[in-house]
Amino acid sequence: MNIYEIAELAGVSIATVSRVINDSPLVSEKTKLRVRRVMEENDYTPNVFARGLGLNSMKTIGLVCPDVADNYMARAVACLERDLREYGYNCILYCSGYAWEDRRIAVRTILQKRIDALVVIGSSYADDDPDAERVEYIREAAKQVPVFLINGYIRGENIFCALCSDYEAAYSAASELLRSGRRKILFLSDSHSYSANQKRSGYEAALREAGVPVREDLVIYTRNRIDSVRDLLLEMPQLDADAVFATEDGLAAGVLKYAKRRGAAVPKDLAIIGYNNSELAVCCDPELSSVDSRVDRLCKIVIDSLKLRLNGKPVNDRVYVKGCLIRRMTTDF
Amino acid sequence: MNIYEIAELAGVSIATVSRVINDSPLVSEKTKLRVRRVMEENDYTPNVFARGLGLNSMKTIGLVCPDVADNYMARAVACLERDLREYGYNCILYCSGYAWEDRRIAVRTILQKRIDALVVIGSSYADDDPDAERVEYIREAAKQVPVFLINGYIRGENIFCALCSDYEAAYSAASELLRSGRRKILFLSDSHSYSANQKRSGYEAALREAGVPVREDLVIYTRNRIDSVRDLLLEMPQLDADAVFATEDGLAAGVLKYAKRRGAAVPKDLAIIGYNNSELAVCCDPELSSVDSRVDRLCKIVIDSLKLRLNGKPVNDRVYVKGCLIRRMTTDF
DNA sequence: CTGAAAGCGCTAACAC
DNA sequence: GTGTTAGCGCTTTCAG
Repeated sequence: MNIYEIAELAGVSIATVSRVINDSPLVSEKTKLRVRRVMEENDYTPNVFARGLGLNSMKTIGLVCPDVADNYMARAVACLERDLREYGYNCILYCSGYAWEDRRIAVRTILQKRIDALVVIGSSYADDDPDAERVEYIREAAKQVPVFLINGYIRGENIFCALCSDYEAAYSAASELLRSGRRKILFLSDSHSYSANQKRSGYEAALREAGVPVREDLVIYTRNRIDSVRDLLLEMPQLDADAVFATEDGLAAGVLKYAKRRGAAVPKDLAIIGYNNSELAVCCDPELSSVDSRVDRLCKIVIDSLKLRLNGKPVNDRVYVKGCLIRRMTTDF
Repeated sequence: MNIYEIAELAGVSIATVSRVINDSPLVSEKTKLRVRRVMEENDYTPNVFARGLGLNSMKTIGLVCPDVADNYMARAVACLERDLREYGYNCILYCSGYAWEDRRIAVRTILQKRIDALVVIGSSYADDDPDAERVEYIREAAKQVPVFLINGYIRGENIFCALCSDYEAAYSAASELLRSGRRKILFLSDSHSYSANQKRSGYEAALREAGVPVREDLVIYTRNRIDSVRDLLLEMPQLDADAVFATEDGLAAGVLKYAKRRGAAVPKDLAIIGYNNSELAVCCDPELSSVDSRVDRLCKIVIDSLKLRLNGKPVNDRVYVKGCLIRRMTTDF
């Protein structure tokens, strides 16, 4: 069933049917109704390919993230997909993995689908330096479609970023620990992404400001798996820390397991703050204090910017959202 | 940059360029190379819309699930997307939510995108009765494209199902609890989906077989949120149970919180088994015994079937995979 | 308000 | 091997 048959049945030309499909005001209500009835009776759906060819858009947005199985990204994808759909767009999802080259391939590949915009989720696509050469592929992409980053900052024409102020959040988290008298705060992370680096800087700034030395042996990078973290810490000859700031809840959960094995009381002997305020945080026992990184808020901002941008309106190229420390039992001073 | 310009620059006809794009063997290696070079130099990408129009396929698969933020579905989506991409297909994602009508809309809407196949994730799309009238919308969809269900069973032409034998898994989980001497096993669930009902049947069968009465007051349905579960149980005048079989890890985690509040020892006073073997299970303290529902395996099966089906080969319309109880601390008898 | 007709960029049957 | 040409189903001028 195509537009010709509908035109035939409705006794009008295909141009009119097309106008009805696109709800053009140039058609009389009467014929509109008639055509619509015919369309429904035959439950006709315009061919999106032909439509895409004509309009050069299939009303789809590309969503790229390293891994949807990760709770943070899953939440972002869920939120973006819902809102975009309400706005009339469908989403093509591409999980690139974390490897550098794969991310580049991801962006290049998804662009071939002629998406109307690209949303890139997760700071691992960005670089510490917003002008870095290695994120040129994002700027390339932005030459074709507007690009939106969730929690990353890349400077460039047609690139729009919504990010959580991880630096400040980490700064206050560390400060909180310092205020409670902790002096040996372990920084635990699983990546060197833009965001992770921001957190580290915030952490170090807090220490420095408090006149506490930043110790190399209190900075650890490891895989974000609960048992890996636990085992890694257990294997260390001695971990000389009285608090931990972890850049992911999973890492913090691992620390909790470690503390339990060691017989260390939490938070008395070891205070812990995680990041993302995920379901893991409330699953932990004792429940984990965690920084809420406001994914939903970031997504809303991106959606709003995207709507504006797609209507040719100007948009801020960067919006910051304050992260927010959720106090639970692991910092129950 | 389109096929005409490339043809022009390469000094061949558009037919030849098209053949090169599709790697037809009817082109001499020499011209192939020449054309390819021109394409690269101008980094030309064939217009997928035009291609779709001609071939009536854009090489995309529709992925529908209630909510990607749920770990089970996120894992499924991640797995499916990766493998499908390797096979040359991209994915359109649609998160329908759990409402009945919304699921129907989801399927109808995504079909309009002229996907090559539809994968439906989660048993909430199915019904206890594989021939039920209410899942007619799936059969309707199957008239247009092959439909694959992850963990649901609907009978119908062009519908293919991969499912975890939740009945058996629940049966053995409950049996395990009975074997350890428990007689008052709480069944805790968050839904009446096909899969949840299977679990309940398995649970009841185990009790019946052991001559243990199935008590109405030991079957509870509630929201899958850790604190909701905890609070619900705490508010009950008295919960007369010595074990819990939960259909989701999140529910089981809530029970754990409840036990802790009540001062009940786990597993001594209360043994617990969760479901899905998610990250939550190892995050719990004590770590949660949980049934592994084999999402990855189910996805692999669907992928394999899909490949066969898309090549016109025959495929089993239903494949079962054994769920598998992972014993951890909450059943450490 | 409506219709005729020229694309949109590609595929594939057919001719050479 | 390669080129010509007729679609694929829609949008959009341009006429009326």
